[in-house]
Amino acid sequence: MKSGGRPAADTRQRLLDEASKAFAERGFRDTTVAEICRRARANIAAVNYHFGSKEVLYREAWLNAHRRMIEAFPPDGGVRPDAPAEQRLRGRIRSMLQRALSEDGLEFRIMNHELATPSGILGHVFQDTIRPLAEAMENIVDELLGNHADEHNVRLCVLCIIGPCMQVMRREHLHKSQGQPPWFGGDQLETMVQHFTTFALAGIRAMRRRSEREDRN
Amino acid sequence: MKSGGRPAADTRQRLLDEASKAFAERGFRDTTVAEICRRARANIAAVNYHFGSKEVLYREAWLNAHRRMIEAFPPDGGVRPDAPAEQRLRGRIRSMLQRALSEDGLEFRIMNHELATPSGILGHVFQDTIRPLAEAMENIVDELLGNHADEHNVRLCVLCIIGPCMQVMRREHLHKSQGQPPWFGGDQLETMVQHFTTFALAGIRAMRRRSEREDRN
DNA sequence: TTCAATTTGAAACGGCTATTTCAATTGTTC
DNA sequence: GAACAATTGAAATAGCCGTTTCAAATTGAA
Repeated sequence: MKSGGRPAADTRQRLLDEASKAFAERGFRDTTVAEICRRARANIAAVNYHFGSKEVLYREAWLNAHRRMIEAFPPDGGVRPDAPAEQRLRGRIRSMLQRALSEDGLEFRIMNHELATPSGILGHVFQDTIRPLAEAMENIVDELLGNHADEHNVRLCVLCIIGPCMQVMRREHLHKSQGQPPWFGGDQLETMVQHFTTFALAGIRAMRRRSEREDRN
Repeated sequence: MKSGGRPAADTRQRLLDEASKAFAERGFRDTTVAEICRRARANIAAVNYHFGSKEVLYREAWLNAHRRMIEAFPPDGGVRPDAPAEQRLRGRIRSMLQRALSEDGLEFRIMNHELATPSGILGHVFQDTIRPLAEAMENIVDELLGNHADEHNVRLCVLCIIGPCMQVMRREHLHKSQGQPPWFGGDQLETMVQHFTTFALAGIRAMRRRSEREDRN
């Protein structure tokens, strides 16, 4: 018998895992507590017993997925901080794509829902976890632009780097939720990393040339 | 008195407009019929009387927003079909940004929700309205790549062009739904068009050079 | 004015869902 | 093994929401 008694860490973890998947597929509101419990083979009351509310479970599920992804794919992509900026950019792009495409990309897919339909529940959590990553990217771009670009320019370049990665993730999410085979297999990861990095570096260099040309006038 | 009698085209249109706004803010499921009716100063039964169901209203609301945007900002950005590919790309980017940022960007914001949480309701509508726009973009990129790039290459480049535009829209959406001032004012449209176009063209040229270099080997 | 069709208003219905309640069960401790 | 706390199971509760119903109001035509 697996029911009853003390070892509830088991049930709790199953709830977390199944909640992550369900929230990634359907978002916060479209996911029912009943379905999570059914998939985790737990009773309907388990969520409120172990987490207190659906909202807390939502937060914990995202943190769980996020921490797991960060651990499996460090944000710097394994590139050391003293490497050239080009290499660090490539590492960051690889890390993003890995986290977005690996197995189920739970972290990114939950974030995708949250950005489209802000429940407000993850606002503070994002502030603590996502913001630093965005700032690291801004620093790399700032360096590649020659450390004298204005804030808007840097932000627009970062948009041009992150945007495509997010778009790929959304494409995958759409295909999955329609039962179609994935658009890009995991074996094409390096192709995509190479493409996005080349594309981004060329764009940034063009922007740098343009601003330097303007500075001379 | 504005109530009762024939001139229901009035109520119907008010429902459409308010539904577009509400669906853009909160998506299909998080928007209640009651709220739409309240904002449109109509009775709770008005939606089912005029449209039959919430789903039909959803479809009609998006088509309404889409048609309005296409009319106000033609997809080619006012650039003629015989213009150089660079100009046509700039036109398409401008059109996307205009539609994403203008007044409330209803069309894009509804689409954003639908991509994150596919209700399936708009699937066929997207097939008819969005697909042709994506294909037009692919043709331009194919031309810029020298008409001999493989399909994957073209698609990845298109991702690198559309991705940033979508990302800007999502940023705006997030800021609006949090009551914050917009990230980029409408007066900075041309700055963004210029930035994204320069970035994209540089990226595409880099990809073209790379594939030509590979062809020689 | 009268009549029929259209539109609106108010209330009720039925289904779904998060949460609560409480008894039953299991593991731990003494 | 007895007492206690932790956990689970099943049912009930309370609230929300899309839809339906039907009477009342309004309009245009006869």
